[in-house]
Amino acid sequence: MTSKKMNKFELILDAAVKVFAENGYHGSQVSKIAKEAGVADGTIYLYFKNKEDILVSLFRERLGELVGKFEASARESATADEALRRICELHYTELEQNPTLAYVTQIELRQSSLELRKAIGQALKPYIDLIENVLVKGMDEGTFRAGTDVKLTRLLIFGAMDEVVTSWLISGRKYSLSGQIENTVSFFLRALKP
Amino acid sequence: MTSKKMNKFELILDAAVKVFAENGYHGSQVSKIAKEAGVADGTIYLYFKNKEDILVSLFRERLGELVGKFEASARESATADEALRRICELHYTELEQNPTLAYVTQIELRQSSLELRKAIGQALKPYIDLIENVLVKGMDEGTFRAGTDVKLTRLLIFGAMDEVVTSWLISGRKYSLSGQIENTVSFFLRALKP
Amino acid sequence: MTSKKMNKFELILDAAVKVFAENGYHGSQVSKIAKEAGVADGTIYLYFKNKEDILVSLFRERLGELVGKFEASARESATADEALRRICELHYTELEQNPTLAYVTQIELRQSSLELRKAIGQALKPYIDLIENVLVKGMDEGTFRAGTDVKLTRLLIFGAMDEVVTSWLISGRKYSLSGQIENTVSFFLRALKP
Amino acid sequence: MTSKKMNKFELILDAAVKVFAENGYHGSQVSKIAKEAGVADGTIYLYFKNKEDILVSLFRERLGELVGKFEASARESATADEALRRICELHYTELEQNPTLAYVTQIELRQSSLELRKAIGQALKPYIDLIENVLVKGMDEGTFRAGTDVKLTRLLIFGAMDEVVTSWLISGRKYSLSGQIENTVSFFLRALKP
DNA sequence: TATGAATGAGCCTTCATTCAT
DNA sequence: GATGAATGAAGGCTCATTCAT
Repeated sequence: MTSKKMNKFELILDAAVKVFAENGYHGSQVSKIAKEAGVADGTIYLYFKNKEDILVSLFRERLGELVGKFEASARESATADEALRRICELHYTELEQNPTLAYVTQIELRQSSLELRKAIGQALKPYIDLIENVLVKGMDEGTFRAGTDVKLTRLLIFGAMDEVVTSWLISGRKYSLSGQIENTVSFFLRALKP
Repeated sequence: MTSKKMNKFELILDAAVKVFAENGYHGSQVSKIAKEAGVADGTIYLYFKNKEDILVSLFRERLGELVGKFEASARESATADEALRRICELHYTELEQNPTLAYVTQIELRQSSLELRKAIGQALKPYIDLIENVLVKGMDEGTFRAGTDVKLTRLLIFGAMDEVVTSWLISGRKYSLSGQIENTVSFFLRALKP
Repeated sequence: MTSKKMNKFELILDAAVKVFAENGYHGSQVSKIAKEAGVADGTIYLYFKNKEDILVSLFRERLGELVGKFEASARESATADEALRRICELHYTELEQNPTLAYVTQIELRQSSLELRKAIGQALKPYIDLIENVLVKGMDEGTFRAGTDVKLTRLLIFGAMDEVVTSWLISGRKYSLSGQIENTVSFFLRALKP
Repeated sequence: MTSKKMNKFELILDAAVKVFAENGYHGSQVSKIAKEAGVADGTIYLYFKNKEDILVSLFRERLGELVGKFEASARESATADEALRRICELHYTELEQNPTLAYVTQIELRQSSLELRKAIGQALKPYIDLIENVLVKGMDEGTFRAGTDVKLTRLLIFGAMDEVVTSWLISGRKYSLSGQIENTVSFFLRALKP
């Protein structure tokens, strides 16, 4: 069994994703997560400081992986255009293929204190930075217009994609999210052209 | 005094904005709102179904006013370009001048159940529709590229602005939000040009 | 019904004496006290800050009454001898007639944090002071030996009586406590004679 | 090193005295005692039945030593007067020189169930008996008044000294405890003289 | 309408104890 | 004997909501 070797930390995190997605953060009792993970309530507290810490860890771990993929993907891209396209592709397809995670990150993780929101912001920082790097690279290449306000633009791009994902989730995932890649990227590239 | 005539409903709503902004939704006890409003706890329940209903009403009422302004502003605009610029102007300046409301709508209102998120979506619908109308108008005028996916683009535009506002709030309002209007609008217009 | 007029504060305090005496402080759940008092759990917290506050209030209220009696009794005494006798009489008879209160004050109230021990000490202060005053009076009268260390002696007297009461309780109240008055007082008076 | 030979039982007991003194009984987790002793949590249960048993053992062992000293000291005394003086001397000086033990026996050990209180009473029995023997000896010698109620008097004497020690501890040990020996003993002897 | 005292369901967390290794 | 990860029962407290006045 891999479950034997799979450490409790990951086990609990997996259970938490499921329970949070089904019941929301405030609707998820710690005991419910413990039950789902097949451990005792107290065991949770051997691996997490408290309930909120489960949420933060969830974000850090799972989003950390994603950000890693983003970085790898961007690195492989020859041009800034290509990099931006890949970022959007990954953003949409990863969340589309992982609707439970999408649900937790887009809906549940937002239901938290300012304290936590800042922690989340911290975890997202590398992603936002990645977008910024692509913008700088594009300007260096001459692909993107010189004088672009990168601090602002990275927010516009991230916010735009983020809203598309949330809207897709709230609609009940009635349409294809990856189907929006082409138009989304075109929108960004036109806006960025010199 | 208008306070004599000002009905309890508005009185409680005003108190709620203040209390929610100071303590967050989950940190705001109904009794605290009642105290701030100068009414008894029970009185709240003569005007609102439950605690969540205060939040929903708050959103509907206060955002309703805002959306009214948006519509009026858009109607006065001769061109779609102009209309889009005014929307962004209003979006940023209104929230910049009303940081308490901004805080509640951008941060606190998001800390809520899917149920409520849908209600909020409902309240925002007219605003999203307004953006859509401007896009259609622009295509009709020939100012915006034909074949623009309006359903997607309205989300990109709203999401982009929304993220900029949230980021500004979380940063502690250290810079001017209205100072971002020019670059934000340029970004959108370039993206939309034929 | 007096229970209609009897305020909840006293009602809860009475219930607490009973429950504490039966189960000890740590064995007494707040819910058990509430049930005994015939109120809801939450009601307790309208009258007391927390569980420990019930104990402190209990001490302050009930012991306050006792100390009042002691003071009245001492005031009526013509001589210091007489006053000391009355103090011992009251001390033993009041607790003998009120074994539940005796149990709580001698056994349960001691099972508490240093914090609480200090609060209890504060509540007992007037009683200790009263003994001190009697000692001073006796020295003035010439009944008690001059140069008696009142700070020490008041402790010796209080501690001696306190131990007798506790021992009587732990023994299961198998003998008469008031039957010890004569010998106890004689012991003190002999020790105090010039 | 004696620590090599010093068995775990004593090791844990020493750790317990320290931890109890610092945190109180209810504030002392078994794991904290284990850590202080440098053993695993589970090891505790190889030497003690449960948490309360640590407290009882502590009392029995450490107080047993003390009582041994008391007995030796009393045996060496020629007269009952002398014996009583030595008992008081030892009582005050031992606890004064060992404030940690004093704290545990006077304050923490009292924070316990009736069950435990009885066990403590049992451990103190030899000490109380010792006082009783001295009283009997004094009566035989003719030093103490005939007809003294020894069962009562031993309690008065023990309770008086006990209160002095507790009061000294609660005051923060601001004055000398051994400085109270002379007056305490005089008080007892006067009370006991024929 | 308005009040606010009373309700009581609900839940996170602690920690003494066990047991497979 | 020794370990320490795992257990899971237990309980103090909060607060949205009700209802007699």
